[in-house]
Amino acid sequence: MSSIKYALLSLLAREPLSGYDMKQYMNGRVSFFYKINNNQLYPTLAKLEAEGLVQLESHERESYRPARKVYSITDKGIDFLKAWVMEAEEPRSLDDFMLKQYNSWLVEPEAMIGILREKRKEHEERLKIYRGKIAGFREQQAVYPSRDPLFSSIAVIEMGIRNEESYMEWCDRVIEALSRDEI
Amino acid sequence: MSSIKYALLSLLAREPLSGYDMKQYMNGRVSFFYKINNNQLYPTLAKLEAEGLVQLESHERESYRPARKVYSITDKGIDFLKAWVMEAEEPRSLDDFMLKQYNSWLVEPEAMIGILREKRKEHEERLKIYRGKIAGFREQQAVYPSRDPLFSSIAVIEMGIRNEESYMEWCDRVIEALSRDEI
DNA sequence: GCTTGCATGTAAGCCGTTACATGATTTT
DNA sequence: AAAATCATGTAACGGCTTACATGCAAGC
Repeated sequence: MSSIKYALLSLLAREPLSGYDMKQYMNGRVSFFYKINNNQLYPTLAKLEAEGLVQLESHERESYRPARKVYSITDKGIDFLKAWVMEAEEPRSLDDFMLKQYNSWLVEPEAMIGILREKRKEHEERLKIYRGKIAGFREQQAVYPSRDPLFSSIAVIEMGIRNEESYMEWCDRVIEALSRDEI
Repeated sequence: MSSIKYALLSLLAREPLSGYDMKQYMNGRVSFFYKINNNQLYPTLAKLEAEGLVQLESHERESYRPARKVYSITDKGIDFLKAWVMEAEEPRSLDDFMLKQYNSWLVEPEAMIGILREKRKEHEERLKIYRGKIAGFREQQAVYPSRDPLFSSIAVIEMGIRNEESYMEWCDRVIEALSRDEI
């Protein structure tokens, strides 16, 4: 159920890479969605190959180094990735959703627009809940001093509100770009 | 190293609760920071009790039901939680950081302001990196069609930008509230 | 009569993290 | 002389998820 296999496929959908390359991408400072370690990486790659989702493209030894194994994604792998991107099942985290979005280019724009409209709706709902919560606090008391637990509660909910708002704005922006068919 | 113990302490810092209560809070729809399951919950509570960070406040059996065990936080527990909130070590995720913020009311406002200024700076840095990345793409080509991998890359980075911006705004807002000493 | 809620807990298994292992070259 | 880089992989451990277990009462 882990998303790591999808992360690897997402990279390979763009260009053939070795395990080492993928690790560099994923653990680079400009945070990719998931960090990976060797123990996840190499067994997962082997599994993906066994399932026919990726294939070994070259296996060349540069003098002294261990042979560099470059993988590419197969057609089956592309289909598998596409199906995951489009499936209705709730992604578990923002990173999970964004990893799917990273593959939006694989999918028909109309389908993507549908997914994004759904998402937008969800975040609108949550925004309402958060706004309601703060309003409830404010009804009891206009302001809370910084050593009151409710100070912290309000601060945290306000972060939630900002997140939901920017998420919605982003959905609008991408829906619009998909409608124009360019970003 | 998990944050679950801190999540439990965060709840108990506000009011005494049973394990069952905490689970309701944490798994409720208005997402708390972490979801929890019984296998994490009960052993962790037992550990916290053994470490003297929480104590059993009541243990009453309501007729047929298993005895409801209500815990409260100890002074040692408060100190432990406070130390965690203030420690410099990088929180691993937004949820982790927000869980700390949920306990900001325990900490001296001046200390909190320092932490938030640091955070703001970090996010400013990342914002610059993201903006630079998009500018780099745009230099090569003004717009990308929706079936181009770079369409998705740009979309994802734009989400990053929005997130960093709202994070920074939020820091400013809370720093200001702490300076006024009310929210 | 079946499901849901209250309330505690345990067992098995998967997933992820940290550390270890190899080994030559290049950089400090 | 020591550390970092390239490049693959394995071992051990800990955390988290899913499922199971108990048991009564109230609602459908």
